[in-house]
Amino acid sequence: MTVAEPQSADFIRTIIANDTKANKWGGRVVTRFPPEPNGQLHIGHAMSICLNFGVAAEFGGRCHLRFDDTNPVKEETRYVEAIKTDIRWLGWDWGEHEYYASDYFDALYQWALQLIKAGKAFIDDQSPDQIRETRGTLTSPGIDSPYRNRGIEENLNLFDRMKSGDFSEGACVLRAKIDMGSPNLNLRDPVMYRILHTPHHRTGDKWCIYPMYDFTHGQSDSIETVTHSLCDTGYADHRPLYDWYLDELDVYHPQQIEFARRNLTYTVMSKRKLNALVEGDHVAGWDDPRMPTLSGLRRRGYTPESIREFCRRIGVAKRESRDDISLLEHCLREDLNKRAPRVMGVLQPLKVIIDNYPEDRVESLDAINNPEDPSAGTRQVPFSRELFIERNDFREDAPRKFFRLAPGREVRLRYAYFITCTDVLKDDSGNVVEVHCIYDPATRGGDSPDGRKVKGTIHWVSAQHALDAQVRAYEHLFSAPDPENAPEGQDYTSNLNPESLMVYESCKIEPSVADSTPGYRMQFERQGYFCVDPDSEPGKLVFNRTVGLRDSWAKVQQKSKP
RNA sequence: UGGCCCGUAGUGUAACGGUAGCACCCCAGUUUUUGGUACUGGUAGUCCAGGUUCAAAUCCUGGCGGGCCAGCCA
Repeated sequence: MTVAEPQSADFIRTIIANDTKANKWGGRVVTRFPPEPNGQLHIGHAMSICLNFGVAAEFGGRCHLRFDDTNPVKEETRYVEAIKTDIRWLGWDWGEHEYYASDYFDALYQWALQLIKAGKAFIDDQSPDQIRETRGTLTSPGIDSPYRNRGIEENLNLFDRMKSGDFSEGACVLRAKIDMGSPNLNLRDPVMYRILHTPHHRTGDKWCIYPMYDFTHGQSDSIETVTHSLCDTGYADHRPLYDWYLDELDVYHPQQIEFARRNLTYTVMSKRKLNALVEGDHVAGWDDPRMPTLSGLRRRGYTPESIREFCRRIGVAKRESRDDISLLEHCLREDLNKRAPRVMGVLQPLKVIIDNYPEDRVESLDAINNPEDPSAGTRQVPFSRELFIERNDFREDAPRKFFRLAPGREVRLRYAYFITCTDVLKDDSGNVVEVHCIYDPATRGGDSPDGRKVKGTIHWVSAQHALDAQVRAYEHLFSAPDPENAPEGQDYTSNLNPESLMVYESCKIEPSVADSTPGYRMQFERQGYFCVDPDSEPGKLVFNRTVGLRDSWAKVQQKSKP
């Protein structure tokens, strides 16, 4: 366990604290995170990961990473690797405790035999359709299978032949003998084993029968002497079955506790829908920076610390909820504000010429790397006669509350000089293409000796020293807080935000970041936090906008519009 | 219509049966060489109806509302 941040007591931590105090498990706390390797982890999983690993760390216990790999037709090794990468990146360490449900196939098989011998399980020859039809409905009981009372020897023999590959898929299954009349569907003689002539990513072709989730999970917890088996509320109805298997088998019996799954505004979370976004080319892949996957968030520039803090703040509860993505973004900015070095970068360049500045002069100016962290030091930024500023930092028709550059207005160039706009050049269609200014040599560094104040400070980049770059700016993937809430007859894809990706070419960045490598995070002053994308190459920089700075000017403009 | 779980500001989350608090969002202001950060203040809440009690967000009953469950998926 590498990360143990303080956490207020939620209902699960309260239960564990009480158990520990009562010495219920001999003081032990063992949890587990049990992903199925059939897809990538997302922000919803992060909450479960932080809960399981966090609780273990706080109580001096341990958390196992266990792959729930009982369905070879859906699982792949590449997902095992991706999941391990994501959990490590988040900051958690399972040490030696990396397990696979498939490692327990032999034990599970023996347990199945035990239940058959006890007359608690039988081979059912009914077809999948027949089983479904005789299961009953939510309001009516099911009916017993005609094979329910087969003799133990016959069941043993049939199960052995299932294992030997004598039957085709779907020909028969092993079912637990519980109660077809139970109001809990999970107890209506649930399937324990099915035939699957598919090689498994770890056991190869050793098996052609595979245990179902319910017959696997509890026993796996038992083998690992898990104390608290935390899962989402979708499994609450399975708890009686979890308990039934463990009781009938008379083995070590962990406690299953359910917590509510979470949703996030402006995104979707299910593996199915995430996969559909990838397959439908709505995003570039599982790690598209707009995706809520951990790989997507990582590429976007999110820090693992911010995600952990987010999970800490949303807490744990039993009611399903939708967390505001603004809280996640807040946690991100809070973290990056303290750590990200500042740099000047212009997304939409507008040329500025300082007419009274010598043509061949270049100055090197001091710039603070991070005002929140003096130890980050300073750097030198080149200044010259021709600069680029942000296009929206200049307006010909500046309203009174506009503090930036405009004809006749004076502003401060960050860490450089006060400049005053004297002239504007336009193209044939009337677009401003060049702004002329004069500077005040006495304001070098950004302070005026006469105490004169300017309302605005803008960022800039020396034209001859600027690095060209591409910047990818992202907005929420969906334009509705709950994408599921779609117009009649349409689905969540109708809520996809057409402007979720905005690509800026020919951006101008100060030279200090020339050698930064993929993953490097920084703040472009006054704009937001950015990171170098893996697509970046020397001489052809590509940045992702991780998240913008809060922008109160945008709010002012927004209010004066409608 | 069966079973299980759950209802506290807009959102999320606290409160031995005893002053409904915190965070995000939003609004106003102070500071500021980032219209950032920081700081100050503000708006806003116990689903409804009964009952128990000196006292109910908390306990009981009944409504209402939401979620999950009818894979040989997990």
